[in-house]
Amino acid sequence: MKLIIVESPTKARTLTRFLGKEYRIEASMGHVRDLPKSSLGVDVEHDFAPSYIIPRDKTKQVNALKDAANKADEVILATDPDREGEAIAFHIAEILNEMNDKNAKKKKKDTASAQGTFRRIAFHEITESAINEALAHPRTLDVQLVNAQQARRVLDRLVGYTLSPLLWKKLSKRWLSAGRVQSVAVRLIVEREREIQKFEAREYWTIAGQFAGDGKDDLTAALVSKDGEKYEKTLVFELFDGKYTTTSSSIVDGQSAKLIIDDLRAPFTVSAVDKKEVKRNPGAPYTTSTLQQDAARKLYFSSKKTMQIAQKLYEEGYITYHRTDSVNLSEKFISEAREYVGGSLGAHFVPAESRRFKTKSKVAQEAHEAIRPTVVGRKADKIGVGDLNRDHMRLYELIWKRAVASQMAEAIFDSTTIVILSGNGYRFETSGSVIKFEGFLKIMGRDAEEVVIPAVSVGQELTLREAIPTQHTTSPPPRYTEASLVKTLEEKGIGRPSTYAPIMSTIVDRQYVVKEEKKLMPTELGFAVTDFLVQYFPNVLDLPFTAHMEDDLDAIANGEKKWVPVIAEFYKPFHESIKKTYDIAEKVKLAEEQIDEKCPTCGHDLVIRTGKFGKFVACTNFPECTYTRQYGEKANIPCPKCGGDIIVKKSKRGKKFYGCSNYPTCTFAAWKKEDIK
DNA sequence: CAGTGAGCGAGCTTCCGCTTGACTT
Repeated sequence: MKLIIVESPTKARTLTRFLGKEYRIEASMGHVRDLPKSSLGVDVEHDFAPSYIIPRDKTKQVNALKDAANKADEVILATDPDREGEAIAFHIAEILNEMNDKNAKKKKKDTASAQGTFRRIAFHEITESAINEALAHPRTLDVQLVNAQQARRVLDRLVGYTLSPLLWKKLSKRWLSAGRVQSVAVRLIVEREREIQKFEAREYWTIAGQFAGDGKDDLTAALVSKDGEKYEKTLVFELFDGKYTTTSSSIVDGQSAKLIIDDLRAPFTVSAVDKKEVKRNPGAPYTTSTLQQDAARKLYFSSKKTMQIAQKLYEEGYITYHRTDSVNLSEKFISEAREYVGGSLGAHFVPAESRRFKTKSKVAQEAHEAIRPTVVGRKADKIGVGDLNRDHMRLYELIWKRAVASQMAEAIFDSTTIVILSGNGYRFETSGSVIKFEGFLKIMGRDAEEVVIPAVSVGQELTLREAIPTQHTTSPPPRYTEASLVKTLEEKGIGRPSTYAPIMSTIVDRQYVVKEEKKLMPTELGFAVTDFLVQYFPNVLDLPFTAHMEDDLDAIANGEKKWVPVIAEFYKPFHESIKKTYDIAEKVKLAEEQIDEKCPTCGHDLVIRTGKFGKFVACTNFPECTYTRQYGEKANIPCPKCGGDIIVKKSKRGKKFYGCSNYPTCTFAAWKKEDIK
């Protein structure tokens, strides 16, 4: 029997279907060894030697792997074909080698039978042919790639486990955290909020002309210029994460708009009618990031919800793997999609050449395919069975449409732009577009209404019925949402598909950020921690930090650099900064929210402070007075036990509940308002 | 369901990335 080890049990099941009885497939369930949680686990004095342990929750799975390996004649490591996958394979090999050494000792054999005989295979799609091809061409473990992963792991540990304690000390809160990914995520939100705070909204005006031709059709056109000078102004702002552009105009107030309107002189002549064909191509099939963005935009799902639903769809065999940064589609799917589209809609909906998409992201690791339906012909209405509900169906529908549409013909529009000139040099423009061929929009649906404009001809004279001024104000850059933050993180190469959703939970749990109406806003704590870290560790908090790290990891993977010097080069100055910061940095005091109330025990002022579990009411006379009280929205109901206020609270798992403000003196609590009696 | 901050200085917290159940109400 030959043992094949993959990462996910779903993949194992699929492989079992393809392969004969001589193969047994087991899943590792991701990484099987890691640095210990309770200590640094990196020997900074001795070449950053990491000490790995098998985490408690992985022992069961590791024992299953050991057991299977003992019974196998051969072990084939078939984890994902990327940096993390190579490392998983390496650690499994180490664990099994140790086992074999022990077995050999026990049996007093001088050779360990399966020692070092692990074969490594990698495949990018789970098809019978791809797997057979991979099995026919096994390789050995890529130690350089493993070292690149080790460098990544060690760097993240060093950064996270030395910055966090510094925060505990300097901000007097022993539950804070910092890291290469989360701290930059918070910084993005903080920098954006500052941009919004300092943004000065300005008034500007636009003018629309309503024209009548000889027919009864009215034509509305926007005033764009006078004697070639444009009114519209594009404002460009340099933000932390790139450029932001917004619109304004040189018409700054109502008075100016009125002067322009009074100055408009007939005749108003159609000076140009430009018709052209505009083509639109379908977008690439989903990656984790784009799926989260679209599910947020169209279905109002959080990143977490999207991933939970996708996980289920994946486990039930409806979609391919949902944690991916690849936009590749298997050849099989492409040809099936073309056949499906041709058969159901007609040959003209199939492009002459099949579409291939390129992954933009430089850091993409391409271990998986894009997210797509496993069966082209299975539309969303065919999956609503068993545990699957409407949300599963809606997400599946998004995935199905996007993947199938990606292999369809382009949509063609007839676009028309009409130019109208006044007798004294004012230029109005309007444009419309009419769909000529739906192409992929047949499946995706149209996101914008067609704008049909009346037929007019060059030289035709129009009457200006009315000129309508409209007031606007310039808009600040928008706050981040989960979706737009994921988008930016992905663009900057920060974080991975498996971590986008957890990042959101972390920065909210740490109370660096609050989510209001889908918008992410920094808390006082978020501002304070970010300012502190930016002041003392500007390079770690900078966007290019991860990009530089990735370059180094690539160099390690292809043998140009060794991992220890790469880490040493970072760690030396970093460690110096840490030491220096312990010495020189002042303690950071957070602004406290005042409430107009005296302490019932000592009479000093009460304030609102932030603790591990959120805001709480505390006495300014601390530590002499240790009075605390729950902070929370009052439910306006007296406590049935003690008559105190009932307050809306959140449990550790984030669920709302009602508790007595006199806790712990009074322990009354209830889940529902109706239960308070 | 359920605690919070200081400083003493025992015994903990904290990172990112790969995977699912195992938990609770």
